[in-house]
Amino acid sequence: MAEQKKMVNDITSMEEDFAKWYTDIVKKADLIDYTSVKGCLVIRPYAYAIWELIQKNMDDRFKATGHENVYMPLFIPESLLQKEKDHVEGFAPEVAWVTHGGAEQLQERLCVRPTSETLFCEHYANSIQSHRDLPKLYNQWCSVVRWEKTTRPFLRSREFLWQEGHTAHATAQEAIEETERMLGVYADCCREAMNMPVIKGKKTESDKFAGAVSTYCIETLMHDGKALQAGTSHYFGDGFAKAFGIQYTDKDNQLQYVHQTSWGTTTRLIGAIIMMHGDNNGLVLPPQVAPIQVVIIPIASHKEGVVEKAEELKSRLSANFRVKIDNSDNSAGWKFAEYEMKGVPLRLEIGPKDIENNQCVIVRRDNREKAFVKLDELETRVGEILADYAESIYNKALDNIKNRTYDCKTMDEINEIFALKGDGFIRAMWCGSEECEDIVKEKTGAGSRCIPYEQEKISDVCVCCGKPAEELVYWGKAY
RNA sequence: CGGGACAUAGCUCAGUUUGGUAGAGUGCUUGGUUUGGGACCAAGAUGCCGCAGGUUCAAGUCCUGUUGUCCCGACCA
Repeated sequence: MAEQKKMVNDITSMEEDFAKWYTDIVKKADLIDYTSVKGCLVIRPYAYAIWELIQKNMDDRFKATGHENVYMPLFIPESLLQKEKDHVEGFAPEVAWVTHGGAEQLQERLCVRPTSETLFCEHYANSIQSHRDLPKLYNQWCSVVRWEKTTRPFLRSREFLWQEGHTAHATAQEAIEETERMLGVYADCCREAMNMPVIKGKKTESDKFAGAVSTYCIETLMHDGKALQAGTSHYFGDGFAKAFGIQYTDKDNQLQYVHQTSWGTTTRLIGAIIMMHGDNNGLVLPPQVAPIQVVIIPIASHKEGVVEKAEELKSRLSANFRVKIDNSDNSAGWKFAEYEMKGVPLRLEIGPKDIENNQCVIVRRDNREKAFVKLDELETRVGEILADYAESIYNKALDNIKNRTYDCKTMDEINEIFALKGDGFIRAMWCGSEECEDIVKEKTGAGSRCIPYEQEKISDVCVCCGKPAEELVYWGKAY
């Protein structure tokens, strides 16, 4: 029977309709459920387990760079939010307000935090006096609320889980170094833990965080050629310090303002992993953040010794890997499809024939390559295959980005690329004017994503106005 | 927030045109046979037809409102 039976649970083909494929997969791989609150999701155990692994990996990196975790309140008094003008203007349109406590109307309404800069600032103002109190290197894991107009699972929801780092430093230079250091930490984490290639760069003036002097970001490209911001790191200068009166006395007994940073990543990373690595059979998870790294499927488990052997292999592998054994009475074929949908990196099949030959079958999720592995070498081989798998999915994602990155000198070229090859990153020179950014966005649909660290002069003039241009910019349609 | 589509069993959907006892497939439960790519037989359970009003002898079906989901724009991690 050549034609596989079409099941109702089959996911949409990603080539045909990527958006549909994405919404299918987040439901069918058991990641989320919808709730009656618009744009707020149930993050189911499997997806939450992925998040915990991302969290752990990042948190270790934050600790290694000297940061401490703290927790600030969920509510921000309106007066506090309004202290920094740019900040409040940027966030006001999307904050949720609490107006009542019990039956009583509040004298001052409380904002549900969209981000916690203001609370950290208040705390700094109270707790920083001397240069000996600096730097303050804090991080907080929490959820924030932004009342978005349209929502999409993981990529844009009204409440989302994130991490926000907030630091205060004695000098601008130290703060700038911190901003860049944390951007690097994000990029490393993306590469090493999520096998996700990213472009490091700086946002243009119009795209900066509300209240920031400069905003840095890691941008990446999804399978369908749309760009996604995977993390940001902001340098605030002393703007917030002046608005909140955060001052310290330096070694010369002079009063100085602190220089601040903040940086954040969110559960959007789960969306990025899905859209970057996934395929027509479902999720493909990076080993470091896969809740199950190896799933053991016993074949013909009613036969003598099979279950016992499978359990034995599980206990051997559990020393180094996250392993699940599926002893349910679903058919083997059903299990294969199920764990492929969930993106489990390796499937280990063990049946009577294998036991006879002292071997097992290991199948990789990414390319379905099958390997017969001697049981004596099991732990070593699993480690090797996982390492190779991680590198493969990274390279595959990198190839996709490279293949979808185009150098353009005119807007006509941009439109031609989009028409002929579909969406992707456009590299083009920019004169620095906001007007040109707007025109490019309007005429091509591509917004400025970032001014990359790795600059290259591909032309002398701006892609839009034709005036002299110094900066290379990545442009793209974004999620 | 503007334009469009949709909401019926756990899931995918039919039924709405023309109002008249709530349907199918799949999944689930039980028993048996199976198990190396989504198995088979038999029996069984499962519904505020998104929510609130209205029209009607009678509403899943018609009308109004509302909430949620998806797509396209504007806003955004």
